Amino acid sequence: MTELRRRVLELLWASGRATGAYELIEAVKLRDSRPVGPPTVYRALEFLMAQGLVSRIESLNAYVPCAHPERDHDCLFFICSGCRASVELEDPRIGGLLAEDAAVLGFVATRRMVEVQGTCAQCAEAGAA
Amino acid sequence: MTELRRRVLELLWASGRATGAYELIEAVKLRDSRPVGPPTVYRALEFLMAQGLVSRIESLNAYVPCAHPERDHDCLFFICSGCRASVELEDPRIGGLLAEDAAVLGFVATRRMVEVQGTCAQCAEAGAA
DNA sequence: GTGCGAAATGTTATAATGTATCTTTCCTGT
DNA sequence: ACAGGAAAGATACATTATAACATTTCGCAC
Repeated sequence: MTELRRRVLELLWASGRATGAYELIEAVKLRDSRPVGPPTVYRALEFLMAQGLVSRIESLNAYVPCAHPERDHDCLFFICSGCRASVELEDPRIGGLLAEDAAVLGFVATRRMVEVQGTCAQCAEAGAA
Repeated sequence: MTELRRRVLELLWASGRATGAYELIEAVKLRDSRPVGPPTVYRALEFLMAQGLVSRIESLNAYVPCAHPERDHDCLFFICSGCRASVELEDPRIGGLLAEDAAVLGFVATRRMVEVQGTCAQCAEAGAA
């Protein structure tokens, strides 16, 4: 874990929502008052994802810190279209069903992505979304 | 359903695998021997997705024809990293669990995306992947 | 300390994917 | 024929991601 990688992870935690790579680039530039190229941040993200500290939200081209990096997790995300907040849930039953379906197909799974888009409780209460 | 939309759908069926928008653009150009801009194909894809005839594979930035356009389906995909083929499955149990989890969170779901990457039976048998 | 090698980062350019905007075409109802 | 509207064409541009190569940093053997 290096300075830069920690910085990117902190920014993700601080953001509180799914954050695009170019937003992170701007944020790092701002915080360190120096130019930062895309590869720099993309490499940091790649590392953090390999460590299980960050996940990519495919449907948003964005990144979120993982809730439970210590455990192997299911990458099950509920993403609010209103505030772009993402809630990560663990539901081993889903992984179980997917494994079962994969087995039926003779399919060897290496990565699972489950993303549910919609409106979170706060935004639903607030009205629009 | 117009000429162009039908053409894009045919190309997707013919391809037999997840196909990128720019591949489709090239294919339409080739088949019709005329220039075709990105918006043209993207609009056709947007229409086909709205009709439930095509789904987007978020993790590949690619598109596949839907196996069961007639029924409301779960968008559950198994995608082979080897041959980029995608198998669409219906498993109502997964939708059920996701609905259950969403309810616990007070989350109103509008769209579900379930994508499993890995190696299909043929590619596993063939060796590499 | 010095030099070496590996890993990380910096720098530049470019690829790949997707949209905004305006114009044109073509069908349809009157 | 003519007006209205949906679809498609055309151009430019925005966003996201990677390739290729140079430089820095830092541990480590000597």
